[in-house]
Amino acid sequence: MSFPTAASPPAASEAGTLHHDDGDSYNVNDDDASFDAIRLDDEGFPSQQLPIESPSPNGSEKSSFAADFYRCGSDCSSLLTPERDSLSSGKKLKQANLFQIWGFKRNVEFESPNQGGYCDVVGEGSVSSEKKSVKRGNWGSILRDTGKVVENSKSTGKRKSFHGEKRVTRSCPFYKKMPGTNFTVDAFRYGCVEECSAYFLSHFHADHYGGLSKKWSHGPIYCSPLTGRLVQMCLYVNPSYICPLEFDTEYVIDGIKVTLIDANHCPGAALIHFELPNGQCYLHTGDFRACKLMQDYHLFVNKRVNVLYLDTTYCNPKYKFPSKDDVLNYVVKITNNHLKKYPRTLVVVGAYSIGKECVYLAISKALGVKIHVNASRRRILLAYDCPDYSDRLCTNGNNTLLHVLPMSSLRIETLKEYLKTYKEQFTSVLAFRPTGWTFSEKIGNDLALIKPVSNGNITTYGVPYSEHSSFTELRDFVQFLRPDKIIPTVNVGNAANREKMQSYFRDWLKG
DNA sequence: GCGATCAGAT
DNA sequence: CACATCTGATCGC
Repeated sequence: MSFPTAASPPAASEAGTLHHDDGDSYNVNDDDASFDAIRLDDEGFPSQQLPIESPSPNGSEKSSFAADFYRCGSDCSSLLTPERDSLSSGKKLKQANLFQIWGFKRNVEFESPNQGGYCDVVGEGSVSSEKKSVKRGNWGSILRDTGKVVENSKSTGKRKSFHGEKRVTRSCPFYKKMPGTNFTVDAFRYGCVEECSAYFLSHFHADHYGGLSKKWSHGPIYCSPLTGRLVQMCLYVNPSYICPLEFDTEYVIDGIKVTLIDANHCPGAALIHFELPNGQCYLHTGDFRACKLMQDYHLFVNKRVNVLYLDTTYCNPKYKFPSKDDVLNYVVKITNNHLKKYPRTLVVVGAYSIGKECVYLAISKALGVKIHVNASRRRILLAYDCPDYSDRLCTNGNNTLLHVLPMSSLRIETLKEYLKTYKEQFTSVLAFRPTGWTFSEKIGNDLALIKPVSNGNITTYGVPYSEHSSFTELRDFVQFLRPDKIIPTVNVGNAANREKMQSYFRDWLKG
């Protein structure tokens, strides 16, 4: 394999240029990039004649940005005119299909009829949003219950029949392909994406890295150094595919200038800024929480972002939540009050894999206590390579009142069982469940309205510690950037949502 | 048998 | 509600 390796860091030695030497199993002809054929017009959809899948029967549907753009239902490569497509395929070198080489029969011919556009129907052969169906993350047991497992005998319903169809490899949605480049972002679940010479990973969450495993062989993976370490140690991806890019550093990859910027999401998460040779700039936010600080970033100040690929998780005015700092102060305050009242309290913070560490870090700092985590979470936190975490960890749960547990362990019954294992020292539990949003529109910014759930000596607080932008943060960010067009990447699974989001965008950018 | 991926649950 | 994951089932190698 001849991809840049982690052992030979990119850029410096080659005057800021990364090369993919054509290896024997992965050849890309730079001069014939198929994504390159796509030009977005000023409404944001590909400007060439599109094969419209199902034109409005009576023609009455209003032609709007959203309607036209999403109706195209096509990924970039499928938008090529047949002439050009066949012309180019005569010259270009394709990656050999390793499955075929090994005598297996997985073939792109079996791909879904949906060509990677947005799709309204969730189900067979459809592409819904980012958030559906990703591989099981089984790297370690940080998410496994540590206490007695509460029985849940309710079996999940039987699997829907596939009507005898072959299992299908979905094709990569257009909004994961960067036009004019051979790059994709967070597109690992689609096997080998045709023409893709570089696969970017915005951050280490399962719904974005889905498809990555030790068998990955489709091309180099560009990501932040931390994300790269996690990909290697948790998913066992061959390190020769992992190409770490430092934050705030411009790299030239296949002739495109690429810069990663801190996304204010989980550790290692990046905004990805692309600058094409023609001067066009794209910003892919991955998942992010917009903040004022980002508005000082030199790239955003000095260069207009033409296309913004936007994390629209909370793109609705009903999503209001406090700043991270407000939530952290609140959590510390509740903890202090609770400990005053019940000195023998075990404080538990729920967590998934990566992200929301600040909640327990804040308690640890404020109270001067260590953080107990199990071995696999410890391994992850040590990979952050940050003394803030490593110096505070504590293996023995008896030695600190602050424990981190998998989110699934925060049920009252599970916590009761957990408390029993520490009954010599603790007599009650105070648990925090950091969630994206508080579920109640009424709470909004007002933390004082949060009501704990209590049962005997167990008390649980759901706190709105969000690592996605609120509606107003999103609006402020967009109004600051003033991109020519915005392509939402979340909640795109239904047309009404998309239409609604586009109308917010229009509203924000008018005048 | 095992890894990948689905629907549904949490 | 949403997030981000877990669970059990099933498929295909």
